[in-house]
Amino acid sequence: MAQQQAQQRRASIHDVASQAGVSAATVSKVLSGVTTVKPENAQRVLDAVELLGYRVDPLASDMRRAKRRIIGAIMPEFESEFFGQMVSELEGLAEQRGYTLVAASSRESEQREKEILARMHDWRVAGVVLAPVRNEHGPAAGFMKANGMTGVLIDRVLADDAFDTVSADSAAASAEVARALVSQGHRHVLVVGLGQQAATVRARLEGFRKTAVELAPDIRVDVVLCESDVGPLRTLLRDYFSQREDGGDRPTAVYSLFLKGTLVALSEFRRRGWHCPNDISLVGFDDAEWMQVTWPAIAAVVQPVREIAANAMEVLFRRIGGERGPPRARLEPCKVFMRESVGSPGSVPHSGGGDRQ
Amino acid sequence: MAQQQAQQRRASIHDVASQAGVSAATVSKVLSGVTTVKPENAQRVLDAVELLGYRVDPLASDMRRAKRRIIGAIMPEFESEFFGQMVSELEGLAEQRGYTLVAASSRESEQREKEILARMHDWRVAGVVLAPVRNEHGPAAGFMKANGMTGVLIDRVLADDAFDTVSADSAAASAEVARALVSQGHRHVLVVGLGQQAATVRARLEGFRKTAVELAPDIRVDVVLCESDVGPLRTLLRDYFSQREDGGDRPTAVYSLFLKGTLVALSEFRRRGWHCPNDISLVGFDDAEWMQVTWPAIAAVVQPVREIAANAMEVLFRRIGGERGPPRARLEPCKVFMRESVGSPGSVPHSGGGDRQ
DNA sequence: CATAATCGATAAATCGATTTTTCGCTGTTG
DNA sequence: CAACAGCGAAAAATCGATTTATCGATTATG
Repeated sequence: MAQQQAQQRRASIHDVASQAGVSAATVSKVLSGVTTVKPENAQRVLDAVELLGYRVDPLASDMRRAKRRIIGAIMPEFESEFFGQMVSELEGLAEQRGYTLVAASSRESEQREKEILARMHDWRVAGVVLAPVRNEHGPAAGFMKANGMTGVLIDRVLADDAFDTVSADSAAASAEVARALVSQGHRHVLVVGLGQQAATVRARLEGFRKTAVELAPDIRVDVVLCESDVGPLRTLLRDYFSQREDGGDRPTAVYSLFLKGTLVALSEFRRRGWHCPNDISLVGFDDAEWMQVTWPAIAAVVQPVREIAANAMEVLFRRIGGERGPPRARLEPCKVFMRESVGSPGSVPHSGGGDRQ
Repeated sequence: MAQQQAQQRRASIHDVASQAGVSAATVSKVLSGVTTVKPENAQRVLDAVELLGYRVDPLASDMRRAKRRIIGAIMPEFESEFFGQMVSELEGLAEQRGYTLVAASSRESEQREKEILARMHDWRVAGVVLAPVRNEHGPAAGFMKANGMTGVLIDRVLADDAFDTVSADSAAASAEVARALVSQGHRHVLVVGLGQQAATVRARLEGFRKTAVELAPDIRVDVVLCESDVGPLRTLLRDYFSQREDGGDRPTAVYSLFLKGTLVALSEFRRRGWHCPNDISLVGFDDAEWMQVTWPAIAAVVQPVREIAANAMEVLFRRIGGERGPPRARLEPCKVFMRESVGSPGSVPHSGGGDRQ
């Protein structure tokens, strides 16, 4: 059994060496499986390791390499299911390869994103998985490029000329949402998005619009974008619906392009006493566990978190291994779950106010 | 401006030294603010630092200290809002003190929890914030103690004889829930919990029961506990209600002691076509953003994440600083939000089936 | 004027590993 | 029997910083 004295300095490779009566170099060789060690000595080393409870100090061990066996992960936030799952997946994948994942939250700030990246560069991480706050053209990606860092961009990206990218195929998913809404009879849809994430939002929006117009040329697609923060969205949405209060001119369905938007939309529906799907239909990009248990269950686009994580790590480690070649942009297919929050617009007349108590 | 060659080896302290025409020791002194350096040389060093874009390698810098400026955080999962916020808070607090937070998910496994802890010990972290899977008596806490690690236990803990603990005051919050339910007229309540987390669940359960019985001696409190995993809970809950189907013998309110339980309860209500609060009332321990926007909004106990994180870090750094003394157990007060999912039992008769479409 | 004290800076030791170089010994071959 | 190849292990260099010990030059003091 390993017997260690609590609170004391841990055994180093030299302690093992003197315990076994050999040199530190020999210990290192035994532990790394070099065969040029006499079996007798190897056994003595292993015994000493066992006796002292010795374990390699991974950071000291990394000192001589150019890059350390650490992968940095930078996410815009930790609070959502999506990024929580992402970090969890990435952690497991890094671990499988003998690397440690160090995750940090940029808290939706490009400034902080870059600072964290600089710190990770100081740490000499072998690679970085960056989920940028805005898109692939932000200062963080520029920093990575300028400093020759190895990395992969995920989520709010489409393609980049310097780094591999992996993200959900938002355009295809949005097209599927369009098909579903149109086939249910919707001809006036409000799309809610975040302007900040230019490229992805455009992909989702255009993916939706293109298919919608194809299937129903007379369809009307309104768009409400809040520029930088989610805060103003509440007001924007309120105003949007207020302007259409009297006339029967309001949309029969809302497609939110991001999770917070779905929450804000639901909140606005509550305020107005509207029920889904009788008064209005709702689909959100990004799924959450609770969407299955509410009444109505909320229709949502499920992003393939595992696949994105797996592919990001795969491509990242290929680059770490020295693979050359132009960056590749990978899109992973989403699943669309049309739950109860979506119905046919004509089936039940819009109700004015709810029966809240 | 810092000009760096992409892809190249980063400038070390020796590069700065030779650039400035001094020794590495002098550079180190200038950067750490030692005053025994001639102003002229100090300036040359600073110029060289600027020119080469030099930044200290934190890991190399930590080599000579007994402990590294790293704080480990081990959470049971990353997917929930609660632990996501927790990690985010802890990260910020560590950063403020010049430390780096390395977070890992034990994925609700005590085995994994201990492995991660061992790895963090290898890393020679200065301290650990451990949110144990089960409770304060698990193998992980034992490992920390046996190895003389510095740490603080949070969340699913009450008190420990070896480590400081910080957690939500579940008992007080549960008492408040009891007060609210009793005052609304509820006299038969089902409490749903996870047996695994012995002490905390008992605190929540007893906190509820004690106050409930005080205020309404005739109250009936049923308890459904699933032992280890959340999976069986669905079945347990289904059976519980099935057995009380015909007789009017079923509870008028459910108090779930943990988030997943709240989701399962909602799911079971859906299945039966019950609406909150008309058919049954619901309160959950642990809040989530979506609970405010659903219809009905779900009543919940909000845990003071910021306070728990702040206190945990505070007490941890005091220990890192060498503070002695017996471990202290700290409880942070919760807030209880009685939202629409709670009503009076008599107000509307229980409906048999729902009007789902 | 000789010695001591002071200041500033460098050399060297240290942290804990890995890897390259060196070295001593054994066994083989000319 | 001498020279050499081969093997196993130790010594030393290395990674990038910090800290202690040392050293040289200047200034102060007896």
